[in-house]
Amino acid sequence: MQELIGNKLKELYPELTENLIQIQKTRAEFEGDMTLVVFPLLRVTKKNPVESGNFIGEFLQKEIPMITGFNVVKGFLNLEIDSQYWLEQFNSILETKSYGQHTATDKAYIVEYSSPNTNKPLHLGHLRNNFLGYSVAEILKANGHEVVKTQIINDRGIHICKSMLAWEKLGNGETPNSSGLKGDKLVGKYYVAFDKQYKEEIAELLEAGKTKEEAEKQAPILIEAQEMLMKWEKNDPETIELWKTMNGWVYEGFAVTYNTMGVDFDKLYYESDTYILGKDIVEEGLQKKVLYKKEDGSVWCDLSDEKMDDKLLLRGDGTSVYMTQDVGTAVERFKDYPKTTGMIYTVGNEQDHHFKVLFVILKKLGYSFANECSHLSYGMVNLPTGRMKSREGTVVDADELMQDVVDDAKAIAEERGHLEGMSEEQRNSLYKTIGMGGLKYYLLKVDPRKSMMFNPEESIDLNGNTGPFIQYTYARTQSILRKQSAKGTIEIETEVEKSELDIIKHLAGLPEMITEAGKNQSPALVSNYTYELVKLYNSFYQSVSIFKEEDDKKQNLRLLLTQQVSETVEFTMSLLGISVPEKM
RNA sequence: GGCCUUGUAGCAUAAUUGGAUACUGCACCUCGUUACGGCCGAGGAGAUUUGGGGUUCGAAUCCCUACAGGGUCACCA
Repeated sequence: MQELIGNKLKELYPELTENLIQIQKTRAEFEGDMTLVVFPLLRVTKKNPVESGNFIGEFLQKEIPMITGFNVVKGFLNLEIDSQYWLEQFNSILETKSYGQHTATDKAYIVEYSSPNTNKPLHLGHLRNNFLGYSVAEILKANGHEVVKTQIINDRGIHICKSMLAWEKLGNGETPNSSGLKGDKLVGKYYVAFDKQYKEEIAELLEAGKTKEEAEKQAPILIEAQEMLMKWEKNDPETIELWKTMNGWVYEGFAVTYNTMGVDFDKLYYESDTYILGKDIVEEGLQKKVLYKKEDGSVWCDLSDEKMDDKLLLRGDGTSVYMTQDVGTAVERFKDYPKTTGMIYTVGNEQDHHFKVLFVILKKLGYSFANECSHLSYGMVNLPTGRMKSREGTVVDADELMQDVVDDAKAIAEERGHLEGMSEEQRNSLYKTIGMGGLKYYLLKVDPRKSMMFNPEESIDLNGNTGPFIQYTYARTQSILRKQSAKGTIEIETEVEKSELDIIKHLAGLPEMITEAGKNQSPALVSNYTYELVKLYNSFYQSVSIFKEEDDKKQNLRLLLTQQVSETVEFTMSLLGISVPEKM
């Protein structure tokens, strides 16, 4: 339709360019379906806005039979489109298999998310990260792109050595089995224990007259941890053994958490494998004179053209830094997946600078894929008490939070749910569906780029713009369809109510929404769309009766609408990683 | 301090990327009152979009400035 209008306009004004033709959905408070913004056209119409609008409106109404009327408000031409057109649209939607799913493209993306350190359990921030990354991957798939979900596990370095050392000193051989503690929690416990002793030692040194800086560097336990890292790098068998054991515990714990979260990965990269990567590339960069070496032997990238400070890529002693690995890993990934056209890093906005630099360096080194790499930079999750800080114990643990929302869902479902005839197992799975649905929706409905507020006291709302509200509407559509299923398509002559047309119009916008969500990498667009759809459906549900309707055609239209809404909700919610229940 | 970023009713948020009278939810007020599954629907009130200036036919959106948050400025990861 938009295209048709555009083409007709070009017939009328051959000198028009595409970007001057702005067509959008008419706002609810005005009459009409589509709106042409006439301001940009004034140069070619040579009339004032209202005259132009009327002139073009008359022209379009004459040329396009589906346009039944128009009105002009200021510089906006609102076109009214025949309900028959919408019914035809609806029929073609009904006939489209997996409506909303775009046809395959030749693009392939690597989406990285999660990428935790292995020295402590996952927390609320990881939840936003994982839900976001998973959802963006699903949205890209819906756009017809191939996607590889990946993460890099930060399994080596001083942080894990701290946990290892504390466990050696204080652990008395404690294991997940002996203590009943989840593996990642156990390792996290010793990370905290390390920090506690470290602080005590600093305090002692301060008392002994050292400066703060000296104390922080000279604390014996820290020096021991650094020695342990050296041993690790030299492949000391005992250290490696302990490292493998403790990381193993963590992975067992993470597996449980990821399972509850409902996220997965196609390929894992471990920092212990990749931290050496990149050195060769740096060598090449030196030869190509993209990088330079200082007198002390350290290697740098000159970023003065980009107005940034130069970036270190190799230390004077030849060891690598974080950036070196990231360059190496990026190149490695494109080798592992040659079809890849782009890579998306789901990482918090505290690393904005890092990724800006990474992409520039990749480009300077001559990797053209750098242009297709992007940082999906999401805002921090704040608590009413402020920022989460592990040292202050204000971190919201992922497992605990998820358990809490599932418990809440249980309490509410037991009170008001339709649980008759469900087995214990089905009930538990339902509580999980509702609780996790609420949590995911809560974290995904906000624009990823913005930092957000999370109030654990309130936990998850059930009314308004929430996951359970949408799930409830889905369950209701299923209940209706169980009673009577819809048949075939509709006859174009069927009389339609406004509330029915509103749903059809919104359904017609699904493919465009999918495109936008893909371009913007924004699950928030998907959740807003779904919420809007569900609201329209509830309003329709309230204003007309389905089973009391005597006219078969009308009844079938309502059943078909119910069916299509049901399918669409299931589809868009799946893009958010949220499942929907048959009953609740 | 330099650079980056954010600021929208009491709270939480949206705005088709420069378009109309700034969307929506929670909380608050009024109406419908157990139905096709009420975790519902209809309506009301609440905003100088942080303040000030500018560009534009048109600004929450772009520019300048002030104020207030956040992030980042390691041969750490």
